[in-house]
Amino acid sequence: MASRPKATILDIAREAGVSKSTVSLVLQGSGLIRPETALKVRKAIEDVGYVYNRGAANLRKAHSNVIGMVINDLTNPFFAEMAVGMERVFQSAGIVPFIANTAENPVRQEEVLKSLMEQGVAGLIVSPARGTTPGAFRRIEMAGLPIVFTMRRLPESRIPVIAPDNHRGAWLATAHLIGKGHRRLAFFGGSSDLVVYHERLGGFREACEALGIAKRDTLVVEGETSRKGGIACLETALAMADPPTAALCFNDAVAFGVMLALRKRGLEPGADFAVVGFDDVVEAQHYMPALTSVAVDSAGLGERAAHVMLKMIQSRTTRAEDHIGAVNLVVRDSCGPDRRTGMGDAA
Amino acid sequence: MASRPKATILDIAREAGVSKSTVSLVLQGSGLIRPETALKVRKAIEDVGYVYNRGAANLRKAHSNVIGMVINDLTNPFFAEMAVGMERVFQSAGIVPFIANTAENPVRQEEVLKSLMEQGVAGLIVSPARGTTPGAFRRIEMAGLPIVFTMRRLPESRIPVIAPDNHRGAWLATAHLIGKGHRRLAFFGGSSDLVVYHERLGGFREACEALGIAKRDTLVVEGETSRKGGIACLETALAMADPPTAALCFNDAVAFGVMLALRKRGLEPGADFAVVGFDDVVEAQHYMPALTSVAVDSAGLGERAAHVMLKMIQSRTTRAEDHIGAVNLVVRDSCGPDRRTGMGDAA
DNA sequence: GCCTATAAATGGAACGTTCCAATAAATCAA
DNA sequence: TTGATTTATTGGAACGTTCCATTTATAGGC
Repeated sequence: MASRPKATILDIAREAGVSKSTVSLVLQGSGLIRPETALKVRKAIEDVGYVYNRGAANLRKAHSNVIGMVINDLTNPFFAEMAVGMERVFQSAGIVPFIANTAENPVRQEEVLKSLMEQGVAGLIVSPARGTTPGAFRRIEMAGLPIVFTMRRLPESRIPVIAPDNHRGAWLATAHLIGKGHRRLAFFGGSSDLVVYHERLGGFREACEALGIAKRDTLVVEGETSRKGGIACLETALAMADPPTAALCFNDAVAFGVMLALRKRGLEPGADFAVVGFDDVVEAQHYMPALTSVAVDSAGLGERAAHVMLKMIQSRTTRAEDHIGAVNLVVRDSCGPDRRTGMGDAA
Repeated sequence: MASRPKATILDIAREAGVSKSTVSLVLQGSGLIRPETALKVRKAIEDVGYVYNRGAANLRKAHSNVIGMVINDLTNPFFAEMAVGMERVFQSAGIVPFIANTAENPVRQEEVLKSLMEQGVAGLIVSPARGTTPGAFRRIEMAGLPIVFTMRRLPESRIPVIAPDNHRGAWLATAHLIGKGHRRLAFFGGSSDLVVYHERLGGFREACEALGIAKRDTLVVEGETSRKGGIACLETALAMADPPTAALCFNDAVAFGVMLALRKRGLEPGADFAVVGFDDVVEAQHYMPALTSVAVDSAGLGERAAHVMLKMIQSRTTRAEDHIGAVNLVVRDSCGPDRRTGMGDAA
């Protein structure tokens, strides 16, 4: 069990009675080697417990089979779903995604990106941490490494983005609320340093305007994009003079928080206050009441990102089109009509 | 933007007017270099957009700063929580964890492990996929690479394990149910190819026996360790002649499924049927009703695993003690007294 | 039998680092 | 001044692969 100096292709060559070049060819599955020789070599590989040194190999041929996926919040189930989609397509292409978490910390993100690059990844799929500085990806672009953003975009960057149609999603959700008769609407959670925030808030505002809700009947409360943030948002809103009767939440986590806080006050989500989420994570349909949410097809987005990355690698380019994924509102039980106006659609 | 051939330490050396050795020394933060020289070098590094090639470096010094974390189910929030704990301790040690998902697929696991090893990781923290063959880690052990298992252990392996006290956790939960007056108990979810399953089921059985529940009043339903599995388990159980009134679930996901299925049948979890989960993921406290569950301190387990790994790496050993983490039952609202016997504790 | 064409296997240089041994420059003791 | 010591810097070999240019073995054509 003493860890002997690990075997190299030379050891295998000696063991199998061939040259190192032959071993190398076998490892690459070259057809130039006589089958019996290949067999002999493979046996030797097995016998000595050889492990391929990709670092050494990359020194020559410079094309690794790993890509890095850098995400800002591993505990958000949304990203797990997306990762699963990605993995599906990468697996069939023989490439392995390594996932690294930045926990929404730009400094950590810097470290993680550095490490990934040093490791010689073939490409990077990144959901940038909040507060990422504009120059954070300059090194990567300079190195000509393929990179795509998912979900979030940076203010003035030309890196391709794979993201859902946030504007339209928010528009749909808001229109739904208004259709239910609500006249005092809130937008809960998120913060203005995120481009996504402006997209979703923009959709909310435009829908309000287009459907005749005055700006002063509209309330925007920033907050953490978590359950905790949602709780805080609701407290703030209900403390106001003329509180809203419905809210579009920045994401499902916020929506869950809002529902929790409603319950705590003895209010019934859906009946006493309408709430709609964003992302439609799997939990949404299992909540009580089931959460109406904007479905963004996370797995599909992941697949898309993977495909774009694959294409970039193959065509050795660093450019790609943005991809804005279709969204749709899935209506469940968390948005009843406004009780006061009583003028909503039939539930 | 054309990706010029990437810079090496020789380019930097030329740029800064020093030798490659000097550059190497600067990169390693050696104190042997005159500060002004070091500064000059660092400037050159910045100017040419250099990225360190760790593969080449490892060729000589063979100690990378990355460890691989291989998990069987990325979508289980439990692992995300654990990963966060790990990251905390690794970060301060300057090592970067890369996470790879096997989606409970032994073949995928094989690929992922292979890739990680080839990449030259310093160690591996693995939660093995279901159905992992006994020999799956032979290569890794042969290579003398530090490896620890988390959560799951393999039948006849001497690889150190970091896991919660499953037996005791199940015992506590079962005793709680019995204390509430339940006399017909079920164990839901999981499958017998998992060692953890036997540990938890063992705790359940022993508690039943010790506290006077006859084996024939006991029901065991295997099933997927997911919400879906939980739903199926409940259906099966309620279809029986003399159904149970309470269930210990293999994990929280199963418990959520059971609660869902109860609701769907018009039964109220807690009041009409008691359910307790295992793991105590964050969702547990937010469910309706809040789920009573066995807390395993996932983040703490992650930290522990990371510490053990660090120690193994430093002492260049491949041996370590198992660590069985303390558990405790957190009682919430999902287990009322048995209505029929009416002999439980006061709720 | 010889020459050529094809198939199979090989040696050596190169890839980007580290580190040892060696050199060059600066400082000190006498 | 000279030799010894310390401080900075450097060249070169080594790490484990790939791949090109060769060599060697095998087969085919006449």
